[in-house]
Amino acid sequence: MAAQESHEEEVPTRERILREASRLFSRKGYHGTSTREIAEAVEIRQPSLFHHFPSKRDIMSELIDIDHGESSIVAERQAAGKGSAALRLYRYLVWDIAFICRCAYDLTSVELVVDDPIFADKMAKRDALVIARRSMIEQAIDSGEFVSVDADLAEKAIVWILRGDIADTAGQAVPDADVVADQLASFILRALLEDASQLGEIRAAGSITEV
Amino acid sequence: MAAQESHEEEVPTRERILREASRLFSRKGYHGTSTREIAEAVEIRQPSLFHHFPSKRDIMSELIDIDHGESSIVAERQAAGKGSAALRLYRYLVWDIAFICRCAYDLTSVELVVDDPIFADKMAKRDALVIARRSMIEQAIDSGEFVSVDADLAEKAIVWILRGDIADTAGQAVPDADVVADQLASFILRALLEDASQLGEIRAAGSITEV
DNA sequence: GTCTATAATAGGATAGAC
DNA sequence: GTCTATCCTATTATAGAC
Repeated sequence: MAAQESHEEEVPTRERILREASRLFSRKGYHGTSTREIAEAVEIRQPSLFHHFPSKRDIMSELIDIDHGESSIVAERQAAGKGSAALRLYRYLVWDIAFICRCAYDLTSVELVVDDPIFADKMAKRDALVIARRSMIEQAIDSGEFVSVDADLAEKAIVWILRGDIADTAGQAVPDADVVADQLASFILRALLEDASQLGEIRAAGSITEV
Repeated sequence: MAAQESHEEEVPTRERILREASRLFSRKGYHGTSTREIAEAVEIRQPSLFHHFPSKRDIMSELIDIDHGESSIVAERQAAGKGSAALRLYRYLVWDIAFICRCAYDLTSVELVVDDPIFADKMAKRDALVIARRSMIEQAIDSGEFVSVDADLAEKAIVWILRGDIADTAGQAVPDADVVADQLASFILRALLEDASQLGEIRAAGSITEV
């Protein structure tokens, strides 16, 4: 399909820093990872990092932006759409889970710092995502597609599943991203649908527009 | 030495350290929290901490033990039981979620360090929990109570929901712990049951406080 | 763009008075 | 059990050569 990188492909240093930093941040936390460890993983010396990023914080900051960027756009577009809210939620979920699975960075790291005050400036975009997801759930409850659960609690359960999926698969270039995305999205929909037999229809309709 | 605080219950310093440390570790991470910050929250000086705990690591270590202790016992007992596996899974879930909600400490902190190599010695008990949960799911799939999902993926989704619930409610002494426990356990069961109409029976048989 | 050398500071932990 | 004073190491970041 896509043109393969040559066998002696050179990943730019800046890119390698993001990859290795995301991996280390995920295991040991942002504060638990030193710039020396990142540099060692990238196979450069510690001060060389600062040629590519002005500070350690800016490395994490870029990873947060990558995580929040497209997800909130997709969620807001689906939340504002017409027709079955259950289908729109499914479409958003499949897109987001596949994105997480395919990402070259381990975005667990982002989830571990969401409450850290030093990244408080990044919370606005996250709030937008929460609102869009809850809106879709509320629409589906109002239309009778979903059982009348607590919309807040359901939204939280979804976030937690997405977050867990991030922790588990991100940065690994999962080969069957679409299969995992469908399985998890189906798990969530089955928990919410008033009539579980509608899941087949939704899955069929959701994959039609798939990339 | 110090004047007694009227009729208010006096919380021992050691206990206050665990509470404040768990709260700070959850927001800022284990490495992101300094012993000076913990001491400030407890309203003592930094070196006084070391009269109660030999090291900062030992504070976190105790929180991990509190989190893992009873959960694994309950899960293993239910996994080894007889009768409906769906009911046993529900009972374990309700117990664990209510425990998380009622705990005086913010056990999110524990979840944030599970992959940190410096707490690698704490992973054995965690593995026991994973095995017990997956066993219950497999039993329920084999008996036809659950749809034939990927048992690994389902176990992970459950962990993620529990973990999220920890992040969201722990350390807050949630008043309606049993209600939250039933709602979340029901969400999980509905996602897994072959026949969703069986949920009512399971809740009646397994829940302590009906909703 | 990467290196060596180093500045500047924050952090965990100890000693010993009271 | 808590305090003050302090040690020592690890850490982020800068300066300047090549």
